[in-house]
Parts: sequence; C-alpha cells; structure tokens
Amino acid sequence: MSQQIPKNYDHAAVEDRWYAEWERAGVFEADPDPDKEPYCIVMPPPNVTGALHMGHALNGSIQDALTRRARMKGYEALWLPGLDHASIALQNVVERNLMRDEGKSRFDVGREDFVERCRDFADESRSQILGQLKRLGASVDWRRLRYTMDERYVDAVLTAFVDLFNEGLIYRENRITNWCPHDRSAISDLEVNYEDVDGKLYALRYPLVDGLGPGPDGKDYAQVFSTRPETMLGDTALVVNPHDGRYTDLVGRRVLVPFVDREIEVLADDYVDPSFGTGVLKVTPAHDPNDFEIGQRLGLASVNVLNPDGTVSENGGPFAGLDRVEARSAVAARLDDDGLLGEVRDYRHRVGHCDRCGAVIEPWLSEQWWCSMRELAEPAIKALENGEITVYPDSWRRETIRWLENIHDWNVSRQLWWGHRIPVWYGPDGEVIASKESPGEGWEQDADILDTWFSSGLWPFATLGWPEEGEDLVYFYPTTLLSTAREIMYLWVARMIMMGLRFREGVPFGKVNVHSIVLAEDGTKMSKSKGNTINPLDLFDQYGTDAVRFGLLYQSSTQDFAYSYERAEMGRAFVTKLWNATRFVLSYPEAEEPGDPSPADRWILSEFNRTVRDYDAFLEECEFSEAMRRIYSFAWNQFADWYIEIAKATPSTATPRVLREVFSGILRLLHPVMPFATEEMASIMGEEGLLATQRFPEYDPALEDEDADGLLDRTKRAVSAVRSFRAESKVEGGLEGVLPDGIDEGVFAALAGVKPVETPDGASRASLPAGDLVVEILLSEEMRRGEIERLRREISHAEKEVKRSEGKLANEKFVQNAPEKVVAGEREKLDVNAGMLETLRRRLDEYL
RNA sequence: GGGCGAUUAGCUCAGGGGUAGAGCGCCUCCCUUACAAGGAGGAGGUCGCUGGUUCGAACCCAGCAUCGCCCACCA
Repeated sequence: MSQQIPKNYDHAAVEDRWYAEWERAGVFEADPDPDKEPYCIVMPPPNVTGALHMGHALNGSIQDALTRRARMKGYEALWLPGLDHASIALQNVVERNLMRDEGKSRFDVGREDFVERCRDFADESRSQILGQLKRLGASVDWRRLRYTMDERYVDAVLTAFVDLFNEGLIYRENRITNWCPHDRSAISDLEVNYEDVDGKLYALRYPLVDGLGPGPDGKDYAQVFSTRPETMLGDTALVVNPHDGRYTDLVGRRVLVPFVDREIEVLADDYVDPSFGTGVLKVTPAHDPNDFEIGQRLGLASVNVLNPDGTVSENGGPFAGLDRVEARSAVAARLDDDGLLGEVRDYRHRVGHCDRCGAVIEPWLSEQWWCSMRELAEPAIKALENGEITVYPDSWRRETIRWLENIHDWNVSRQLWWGHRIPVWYGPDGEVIASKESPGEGWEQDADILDTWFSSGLWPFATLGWPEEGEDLVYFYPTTLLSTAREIMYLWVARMIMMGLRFREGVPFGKVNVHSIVLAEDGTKMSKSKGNTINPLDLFDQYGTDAVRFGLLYQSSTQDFAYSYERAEMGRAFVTKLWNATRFVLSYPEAEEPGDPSPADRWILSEFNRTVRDYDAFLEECEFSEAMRRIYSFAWNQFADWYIEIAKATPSTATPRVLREVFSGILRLLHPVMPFATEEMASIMGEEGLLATQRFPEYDPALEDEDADGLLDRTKRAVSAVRSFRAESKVEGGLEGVLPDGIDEGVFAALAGVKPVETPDGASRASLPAGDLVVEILLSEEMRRGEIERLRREISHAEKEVKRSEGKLANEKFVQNAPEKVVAGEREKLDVNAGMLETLRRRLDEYL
C-alpha cells in the first residue's frame, strides 16, 4: 500500500482542497452554545491598503494555531476575521496612484469622486487579502467577516462618538496640533516619527525700536537662535528667563519683527533655558507647542503664518505664497541683506515626519475635536494592574500602564476624506450637537472625519454586534486573547481596553500576546522602499504553507527576529519526515493477536504523554518557539529515531496499536500548527472524519511510566555507546558483548547489533562507558588496533570527571550549603566515574 | 534626556543558580525496503566586559561597552 503513496508530500496538490473541505463542513463556524465554553480571538484587521506581509503571516499562524487548538479542545472557538478601512493609510495610497496615473491631486477630483476611488481600491484589496488568509489556512468564521466601513460598524462608531460627546468627553478646541501639510490634516502624536535631520541654527536679530538705547552687550538688537526662521513672521513676543541677570534690562523693552512690521515686547518666563543659544527665545504661539503654552500664560496673540498646505499665509507679509521650505531660506536671505542675520550653525536636531506620507510635520494652531483621556485611562490602568488582562510578555503590560499614566488628550478629528464623517451638526442658529443622523433642514455636518484608530478602538465589541446587546456579544465578549504587534500597543491595544471598559464595563480580552516583529534577513526592518520585503505567498508556494507556519512559530518569541529561510526549510523537512512516517505506519502490519505493551511501547506512550503536557502548556503561555521545539524533538528524535526503529526490530504484539496511537496523537498535536499536511496524513491513515474536528490529546498522569522510561533511557545510551564505538573503530558487522544490567536486552541486541554472551573467559574486550553503564564488547584481534588510544581517551575523560567531583565534595561549604539532592547527585556521579575509571584502567593494563 | 530589551557554536536563534542547546553550515561513514528534504557518528562556545552576591553565576545584582526599540515640547 505504501508503494502507492508518493515519497514526498506535495503541498500544492492538497492545500486548497483541504481548505475547501473545512469550509464545506463548516468547521470554522462558531455560534453561541450554552453547553460549551467560548473561545474567541478577534483578528487585528489588516488594512485594505494592499497585500499581507510577514507580520500578518506570523500573527495569523499564531492565532490560527490557538484557535484550532481550542476548537479541538472542545471550546466553541471563534476566530473572527475583519478588515480596516485604514483612513489615512489608504487615502495616501490612492492619492499616490492618482498622481501617478492621472497626474491629479485629490483636490482636482473632489471629495465625492475621491472617496469613490478609495472605496474601489478597498474592494480590490479586500478580495486579495481574503484570498491570502485562505492560503494561510486561517480557520476564521467567514460568515462573520467585519469591515470598519460596514453599515453596522459605522453605526457603532457613530454611537460611540455621540455617547462620548454627550458625556462631555469629546470637545472642540483650538490648539497646536501636528499638522501634515501634504495630507492637509492634523495627525496624532503617535503618528509622528521623529528623525534626526541635519539642519541649521540661525541667529535672528530683532532691532530694538523703543528708543531707549542699546540693549545687551551694547547692541541695538536682541539676538535669538531658531531652526525655523520663517516662523519669525508669527512671533508675538521674545522671552528671557526672569533669573537671567544678563537680560534684566531687556525685559519690558520693544523690538521689531522684521518684514511684518510688528512691534513685540520682551517678556520673562521660567520656561526659557538661559544656557541654550543666547538665552532669548522667540515666541510663535501658532507654530510651536511650547510657545503656545507660553502665549497662554502671558496672554499673547497667536499669528498663524502658514496655510494648511504649508505655504506662507497672508500673515507672512512679503513671503506669502512661498512654501515653508522656500520661505526659510528666503527669510534668512532677506535678514542677511538687512544685516539682521547673525551666525548660522550646522545643527542636527529631531524633526517630526508624517508616519504615512513622510512629509515634515508643522506644529499648527487649528480647531480640532479632542477626546479627554484621563477618565477613560483610569479603569484601564486598574485592569492592567490587577491582572484582569495578562500580557505576554509582562513587560508590555507595565509599559502600557506607564503610557496610560502619562496620557494626553486625543485628537480624534482629521481633515481627510476617507473615513467616518464626524457626526457633529451645526444648526442654523449656531447650535452644535452630535447626532447619528441629520437633525433636519438647515443643519450642516462637520467636514472632518475620525482618526482611523477611533473606529478600531471599538473592534472587539463592535465586531460582535455592539451597540446591540445580542447573543454573540454576550457569549463571546470578553474575547479570550488578542495577538498583535508591539508597534500598535498604544495606538490600538490601549484604546481598545479603554473603550471596552467604557462601553462594555469589562476588558475586551483576557490575554494579550505581543509577538515579534519579523525583520528582513539582514536584521533590519522590512520596507518596500528598501526592497527587502519577503512575500509570504512566495514562501507558501516554495515550501508549503505548513512548513512556513511551523518555521515562523519556531522563531517566534518576545524578541524580534531576522527571518531565516532555514526555518522554512526546517519546517519542510519536518513535514517530509512526518509524511514518511505516515507511509511507514500505514504499511505496518496489524498484530494477529494484540497483547500487552512491551517496555518500549510503554516508554513511547509515557514520553508522548509528557510531550502533550509540555507542548500544551507552552501554547497556553504563548511560548510558541518552545512548543515547536518540544513537539519537533519528540516526533523526530524520540518517535522516528527510536520508536520506529524498535518497531521494526523488536515489535511486541501491542506495537501496531501503540505505533498508530502515538502517531495519530502527533498529528493531532501538530494540526493547529500544520493543518494542511496533518489533515492529509490523517486522511491517508484512514482516520474517520476531519482531523480538524477531532480531540486534542490530553495529558494523562496514568501513562507516566518511570520504569519503562528508565529502562529505555539506559538502553538508548548503551546502543549509542556501541554505535560510537563502531564509528570510531570502524567496526562493521555483528558483535558479541556482555550486557549491563537494567537495559532492554532485546532492543539493545537488535539496534546495537550485539549478541549477548555469557561471561567470556580470557577474551579481550572493550569497555564502553554509557553514562552510568558500561557495555563490554568482545574484541577480535584486528579490532584491538586503536583500542589503547581509545581507552586512554576515555580514562582521561573519566579522570577529569572524578577530579571535578572530588574537588566539589572536598569543599565543606558545598557539602554544607548545597541542597542534599545536589550533594547526593554529586556523590553518585563520583561513584559511577570512579568505578568506570577503575574498569578502564584494568582494561588498559590488559593491553599493555 | 528618560525607559525597555539584546549581546550564547561559523550563521539564525532557544534556554536559564548545580558539568552549555536546536536548526543550518562543517568533518567521517552510509542511496540498509518510512524518509538522501534522510540515517549513524563527530568537531566546534572561558554564554559582551568589569566587579559583586552565592558553597556554586552563562543565569541574580551593579557598572561599562556595543546594538536595537519605545517615550519626551528644548528653541
């Protein structure tokens, strides 16, 4: 029969077929069932901006493994799939395409048309992503696919906003925000990337114009250092530190802001650091957050000198219309012409860039909608502190608490087009209300949309039907676990916790798994611009999806890791190994009269049982790498390397049953990780029904068998000792020998190729150390060559061991302080090695 | 400027108070009827540096060095 099964597993031929089969059988569908416990993972929704990347493949592998395992354990397991409209991200992609293909900006086509294009792009991207998830083998309940722009989801978003608004937690205020001139929108603090940039520090001179004579150092101007001379146009004061003796006389005097002919006053404020620059600071309340605060304190006016697109506004006098970058050099040049430019230094400093489009961010005064966070953060902090949410690894729990403790109010409005329109309406008589629908004739809706993270913050419950208090929500919420990348812990995870506690009076998930970031092979971040991305689909094609999944989980830990193709190769080799084991097990004859298990049978059952225990525990704790190592080494190094060999050589009448049982167990354990290949193997094995619906093995203490474990452990060591001897001494063929006590003689004889003999008289023999055992092999004349050298090596090794043990035991403090178990262990080691040494020396004497 | 993490075999990485682990790569032998994407046997690490705690440190603590990440309003 095995002849009909090809020697290699062909992933391409089976993966799609099994996925269709699972779907047809409704394996992935989950519905509230009072007789079962719920297990629910809500998928972090991929952005509908394009294809899935390695991070998705890793997180998908994690979530799928956990969901499939839970399903096999008898939970009503739901993995809920979804997609995110990705407001700013998608808008940027569509804008770029529009510019590339038609040379138009979004303003050229208008809001309505542009949103239509975004929708089309999202649709296309959506089908691509769903196809990829299927290739991954994602066991999601497709009936429940959610999208943040679905009608029902939009309703949830609006409901949440209106509620927060009516509770006074959302308010409108004029403040400094991070303004992206390219997107012409405010963005949140978290979406600003600061990079070190080589810039310049310009010394700007403000002429004293109050006619009171020279200022500091006898100069007729006050000098200030700035990296952004163009903001000078919006200056409304200069400030010095009140304790700065150099400038006591300067305070209260008046200077002129060049070009705009504005006289401003020199004031004092503690914020100023006397040691920086000249110790005089220019205050531009509309373009710097610190300046804004100073302005508030000192009651200064704010003059906004930039248009939304980053050009200088009409407030900028002669520079109006110039882009901010042009304006910078233009202002500097004009100052220079007028003798008002001092030193210009090279200066490396941090500049904020838009996370999405890369444009330099301008602090810009504008009216935005803000969400008060303090009140929302408090319960979230408590939940994290008191362990309502377990985070793997725990360090991220503490980090999140820290972030929540220092939280700032959240700017939730965006001046973008693709997203949820803010449900605030302005009435004909100046009324402002929040409402899901238009309050009526003459009311106008706010033009802004919501930050994309506002909608995703509701994800764990809005996907389950909230605000409707349906069966699904009651049954599956709170969800069991959220698995996510660290980079969105604050952006997303923290907000879900806050929103969950706000709207559901309970944490959204009991556990959070923070997975690694998959780096490129060279250890740097993957990025399209660097061209070092790896497409998971290509890997699936090349190695098979299961192999890639195994490899990813094997590498997954709390550390980021450089992706290594070797891990996929390892996974592929593992699949092949199991595939061939399938062929072997399948071809293995049934027992004519099944009987009692041999020690070897009991050993592999015992070993399997421990594997179940450890593997399951590792998965439970999200220690995927450890789990993979455990199952891999059992399946390969114990089951295949030893038990199958034993089954070939010295089967018992129970071996056919045990062999099949353990192998079937291995397939079940591995199914959550390698669903396609294991399903195919189980099918070939003739197992009834789908593997995906079968029970996950459970640890059974009754199967622990210390006697069999000890026996086989010693036997394996003895066999290995003989094999080493054969390889080193280049001995082939059968051997005779004296067997040590406490080993399985049948197994030993068969696997070591050693025929047991009674005490041989006078024959030369080799003593082979095997841990605490000695195997004695009868030597023929020609085999004796090299034996002296081997013995000397062994003796030297044994001497070292004895010396080490003796030294340790001679140390009184060790004997006194070390645990008794350790001391006793050391004594035993000494005994064994001393005995060994004696035997070896005696043997050597015989040869000399 | 703060905080977090990393530094272990040639490479990619696990582990973690009681004589160092995996995969790949390397060396020797083997196409033996589950499997050459394989089998058997090997070689190869003073676990970044310096101190400390301990009977015992690769592991705990402190400092340092290098790398990475996160947070922060210094012009």
